[in-house]
Amino acid sequence: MSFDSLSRSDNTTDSSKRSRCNSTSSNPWNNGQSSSHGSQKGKQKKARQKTLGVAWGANSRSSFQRSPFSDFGSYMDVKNRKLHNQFAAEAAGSSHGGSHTLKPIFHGVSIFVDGFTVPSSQDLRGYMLKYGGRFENYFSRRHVTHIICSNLPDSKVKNLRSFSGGLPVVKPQWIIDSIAANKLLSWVPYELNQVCDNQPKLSLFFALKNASATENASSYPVCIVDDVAETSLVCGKDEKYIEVSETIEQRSMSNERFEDDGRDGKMNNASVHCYAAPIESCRAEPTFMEAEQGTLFQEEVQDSPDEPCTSGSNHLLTKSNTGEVPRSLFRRKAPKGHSTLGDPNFVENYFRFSRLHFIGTWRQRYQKRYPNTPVEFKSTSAKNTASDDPHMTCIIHIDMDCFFVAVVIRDLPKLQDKPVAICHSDNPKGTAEISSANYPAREYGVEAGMFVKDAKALCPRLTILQYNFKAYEEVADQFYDILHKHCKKVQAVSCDEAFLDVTDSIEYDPQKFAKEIRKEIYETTRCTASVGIAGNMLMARLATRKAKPNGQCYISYEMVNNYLHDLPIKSLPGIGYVLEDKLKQCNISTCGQLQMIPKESLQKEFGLKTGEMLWNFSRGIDDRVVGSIRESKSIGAEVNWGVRFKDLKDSKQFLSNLCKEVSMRLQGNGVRGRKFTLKIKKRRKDAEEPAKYMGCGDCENLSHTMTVPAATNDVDVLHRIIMQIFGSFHIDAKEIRGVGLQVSKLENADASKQDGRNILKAWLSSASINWRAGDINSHYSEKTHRGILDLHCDLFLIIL
DNA sequence: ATCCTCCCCTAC
DNA sequence: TAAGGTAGGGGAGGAT
Ligand SMILES: Nc1ccn([C@H]2C[C@H](O)[C@@H](COP(=O)(O)OP(=O)(O)OP(=O)(O)O)O2)c(=O)n1
Ligand SMILES: [Mg+2]
Ligand SMILES: [Mg+2]
Repeated sequence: MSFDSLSRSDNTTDSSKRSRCNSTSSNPWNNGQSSSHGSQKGKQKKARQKTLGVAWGANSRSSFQRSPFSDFGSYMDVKNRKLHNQFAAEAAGSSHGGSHTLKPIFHGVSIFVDGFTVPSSQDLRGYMLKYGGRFENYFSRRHVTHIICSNLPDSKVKNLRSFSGGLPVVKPQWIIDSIAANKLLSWVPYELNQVCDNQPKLSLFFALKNASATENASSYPVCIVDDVAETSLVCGKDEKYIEVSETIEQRSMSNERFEDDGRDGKMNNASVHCYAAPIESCRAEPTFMEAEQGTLFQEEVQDSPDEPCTSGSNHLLTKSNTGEVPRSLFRRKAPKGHSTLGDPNFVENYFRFSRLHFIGTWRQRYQKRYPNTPVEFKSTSAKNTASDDPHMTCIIHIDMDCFFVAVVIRDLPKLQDKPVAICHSDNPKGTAEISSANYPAREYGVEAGMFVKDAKALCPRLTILQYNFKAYEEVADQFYDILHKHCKKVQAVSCDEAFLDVTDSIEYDPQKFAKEIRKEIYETTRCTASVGIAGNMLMARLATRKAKPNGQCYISYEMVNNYLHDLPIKSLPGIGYVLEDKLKQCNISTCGQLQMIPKESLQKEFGLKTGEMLWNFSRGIDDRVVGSIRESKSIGAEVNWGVRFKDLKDSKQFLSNLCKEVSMRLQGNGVRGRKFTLKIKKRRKDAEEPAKYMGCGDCENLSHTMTVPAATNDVDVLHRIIMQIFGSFHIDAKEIRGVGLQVSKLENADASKQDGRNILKAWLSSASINWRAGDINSHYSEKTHRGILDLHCDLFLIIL
């Protein structure tokens, strides 16, 4: 993501020098790469991508490496250090001729280490030699007796099996355990295909942590079961409800709006507390503080960060935890700049204030409020009876109007008709971003994403208000409570936006239905919502745009073409700045023009799926079905603001914090992952100072991935893996402007606890030879096996 | 053909 | 000063 190229205003961007946009001034996007927007886009595009592809192809080879020497000296937790010291002492002892005290337990054993192992290949070598075994640097069936391996990418596992020719592939714990027992243990329980559950027991993470305990790498937050905040539906009975109908685009589209007049401007007190969301077990997702509500920016907000509830690992426990060190104090102590350099708690603090983090993580919180949404209706489309006929389908899209502003402005009637925006800063020269602008402000051209200085330039009288994440959360909860109350098929899009499939209640007039829902939302939240109604999700969404603000709009089947003909292509969901620009260069700017292009041409130019999407959407065709949110495929965290490191140590420290964050999110969601991606934003050579204060500026986006065969959500393992990947970047820490960490190939943690062995066994046997398939379970009862595995878990933790 | 990695693009 | 996150879809190109 190259944020700087996103700037819609006309002031210079970080990359404006490198890439000049030859198209209209409205689209300065250049995707942060070299000038790809030249007039001969076709060839140039291909050339560019090819170049990048080759470059990355080369780099990507490092995504899995032979286990390097463990050079992570800086990362060593207490237990780790203890073990290392222990071995170091032994080694010292042996070199002084005490070797006779060590039993040659590995006599006759010759290992070959394949891939990234814990402990490292070098350490294993040391252990083997010390205890009478052999260590082979190269695989040879004649010499090697055991292959040692803890993590291998999928493809490698298959490979390994084919060339191992029946040699045991064993986890390194076998060696550690044997040393601990001072005798050669059977390797059978340590076979790679049995050791699926090499994670620390979940219970380890639930050990109660004192709220005042200082944070350290080996203590984990507790998941407190908090009482659920009731989302009381407060109805403002005195609110008036007026509806005005108007005709849009001929008869079959109607647009209705509400208007509300006087409301008592009851000020919420600006008390600071955690927003409480339903919590069932472990919530790792961040919480948000309530910013000074109802105050203009000028009044100091600096003290609010004292409030205790944060996303950090040390705050999950309690809502009354009074942070020992008031954050505001902290901040005044580090006035040097708001970067990773000044603040050891940067990640945590940053996320607390990030609006994008709030909307980005909202979905996870929603999923906890509405778990397992009616399981069925995802696939009902197949057996739908009435809704088989696309003409009959009726979709409602509903979206709150200028959500962030509307919520905060509820209690400020005087500002109702004045231009207002939500932003962290009111500095007329500042580069803080506008989060949301109300409709009066939009008249001046103020938009979300704009720098506040540009907004102020467009509208000097613009009033800036602070975020109130807690209130956003509450209103979103009320919003969805209402939707779910009235409709079974709800698909959440974001905290202020959803699709409803009302096909099955078609006997009920959708317009009336929408009106009632909007009314209830308004009476409950004192915020307005707009609704679009149409035969599919695409058209419903487009209808909502038409309906805003505070209105509703129905686009009948017959009206679709009429409506689309002159619609700018940018209005289609899925067409952003890049696609708009590319199409513009083909002289296509409306859906009508887009319809002229044959599907094959579009697919050739933009790819199979994208081409088809363009073709379909330009005609108002959309096959998607309203469905519940599926369980997420990936979980990650990234920070691309304020990231400045002076040396490698800084960057590793930061990375470590990010690992904690991601590990917590995985655990909070009850999943483990097998695929780990580290993303780094590297300042581009010759890049200027970022246009945005503390921004990442013009960067190269780098990413490397490692896939391992056993899923994990443990912070230590994650850290180890991430450090491994980080090493493969060979990057100067001073050049880093952003860091992101993503985990995918997720598995349910509970399931893998109970059935993981079977799952992995199935996976392995499906992918490989069945050697020894017979004895896997015959030797060990379920309980014994469990015990052994648990032992492994503990050892694994310690070894790390 | 199908998978995988490394991106880019999009939406909120 | 300021808090440019998150997740899914998908394309290019290489490996198998
Ligand atoms: N670039 C953006 C886009 C959105 N948001 C936040 C603030 C918005 O209030 C909220 C909902 O996004 P919408 O696109 O629904 O925008 P609004 O609700 O503000 O306005 P509209 O009336 O157009 O829906 O997400 C943000 O912080 N930054
Ligand atoms: Mg909205
Ligand atoms: Mg929205």
